[in-house]
Amino acid sequence: MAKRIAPGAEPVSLSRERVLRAAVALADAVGIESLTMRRLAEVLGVEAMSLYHHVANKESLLDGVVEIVMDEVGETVRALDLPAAEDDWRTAMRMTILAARRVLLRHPWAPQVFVSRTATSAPVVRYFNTIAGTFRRGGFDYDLIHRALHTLGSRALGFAQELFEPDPGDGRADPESLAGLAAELPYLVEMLSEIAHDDPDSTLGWCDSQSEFEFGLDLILDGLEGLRAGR
Amino acid sequence: MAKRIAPGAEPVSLSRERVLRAAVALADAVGIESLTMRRLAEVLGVEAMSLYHHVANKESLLDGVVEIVMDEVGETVRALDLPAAEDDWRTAMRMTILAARRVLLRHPWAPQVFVSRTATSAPVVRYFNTIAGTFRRGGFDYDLIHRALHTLGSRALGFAQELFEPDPGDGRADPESLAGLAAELPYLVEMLSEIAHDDPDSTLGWCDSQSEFEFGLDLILDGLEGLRAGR
DNA sequence: CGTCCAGACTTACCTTGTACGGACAGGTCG
DNA sequence: CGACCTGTCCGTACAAGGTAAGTCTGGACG
Repeated sequence: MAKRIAPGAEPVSLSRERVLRAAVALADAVGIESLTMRRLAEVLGVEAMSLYHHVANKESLLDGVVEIVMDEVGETVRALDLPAAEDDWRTAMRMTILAARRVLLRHPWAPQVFVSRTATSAPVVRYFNTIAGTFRRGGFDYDLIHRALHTLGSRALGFAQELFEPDPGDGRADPESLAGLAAELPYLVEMLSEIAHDDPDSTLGWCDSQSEFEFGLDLILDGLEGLRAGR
Repeated sequence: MAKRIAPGAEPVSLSRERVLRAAVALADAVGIESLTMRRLAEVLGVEAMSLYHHVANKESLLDGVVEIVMDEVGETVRALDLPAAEDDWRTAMRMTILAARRVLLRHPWAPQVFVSRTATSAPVVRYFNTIAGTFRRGGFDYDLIHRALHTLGSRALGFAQELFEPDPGDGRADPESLAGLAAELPYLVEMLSEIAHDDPDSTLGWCDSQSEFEFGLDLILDGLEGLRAGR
């Protein structure tokens, strides 16, 4: 709004950024569910209400947190040495998305926050523009790009929602009903026993999410390339 | 629903179910964020603390809500007239997943709750067993089934996470920075000008329209079939 | 030097989850 | 029949968290 003092920095946005960065750091440290206005203020050596001069409310603080993370993604992607999409869109896309994933792995709470937000902030939009551009320069028409973005969904940002996590070895599930259930679940039981035995060095855990992620990503990218090339 | 008079009936589990069903109904009516213990108790004509005799706490209430929804999914799927997976796994899978989606469309808050939970309750596991069985009888080995489940992710349950809503019509973003941004976003701008979409009532959550969902689902199923058949 | 105001502080309110203890009803046992 | 459980419910209360409202203050600007 108003031009501040000499050098081009406005304390408002500067301070907003400090707040947001502190929020990211705090979430990294104590988990997103412990990211509270009071605690964040404390970290900043300030009272809770002071934060409201820089963010409208907690919702928009979380929006801002997304922005910070996505800025980090943007920087990381920009630092990549990508092949020209015109030559090899698939590799460019793959590297971009896996780079995004690397950033998100540093902020394990991020997916949860991302899916809870509907706001489309500038860094998010910029990222998707990059993705769309890679498709475009790779020879996709916009209709297919649109569908491709939908198909990728959260995978475009480097994460896939795990809905079914078998809680390995928490020993907490009551064995009785579980045993009763097992008879009902022949396929899952068999799958688990086979995955456990079969070539254990093809995956790191019984569920290596990185390789699973890449598998799904590659399957989708292959499918899209097939459609682009006209089947 | 059947009224038990004999000593065999446990009022606990009966009442637990009533609580959970009321919770689902309340979430349907007022939205998940307004599903509060007090309000739920009020609906049931009871005090908030009474609910704690049937659910341990709010977390496990939400777990229970997931169970109810998944039971509904299970029933819906069971009512389908599916082709034998041995003959046509793809159609069987497609119909199953789209049936699950139909249920979720009746509970638009469900995806949000699903992704917030890690607990794997019986109805969820049962559903995934059904999915796995369809793959298995369709000729997949378990390693591929495992990967397939990961690739489908939330899509197996009938929803896709949409992180980026290209509809700028919400009027929320300040037009100044957005206009400045547009120059930065040539691909998205061009895509939006070419694509007109949104038919609001096939939308689950953000931008997950029916046709987009089916596109992504089919792309994945086709890819999986290719892998099953050995490329 | 006085005015103004961004930005921090103080207080306080309201909502929400839930711990605690007592009330009460129905069934069991002596 | 009365004492005694025991499972269910209520009333009260508290802590945590978001945030509304008003106050105070130091520095920039006229």
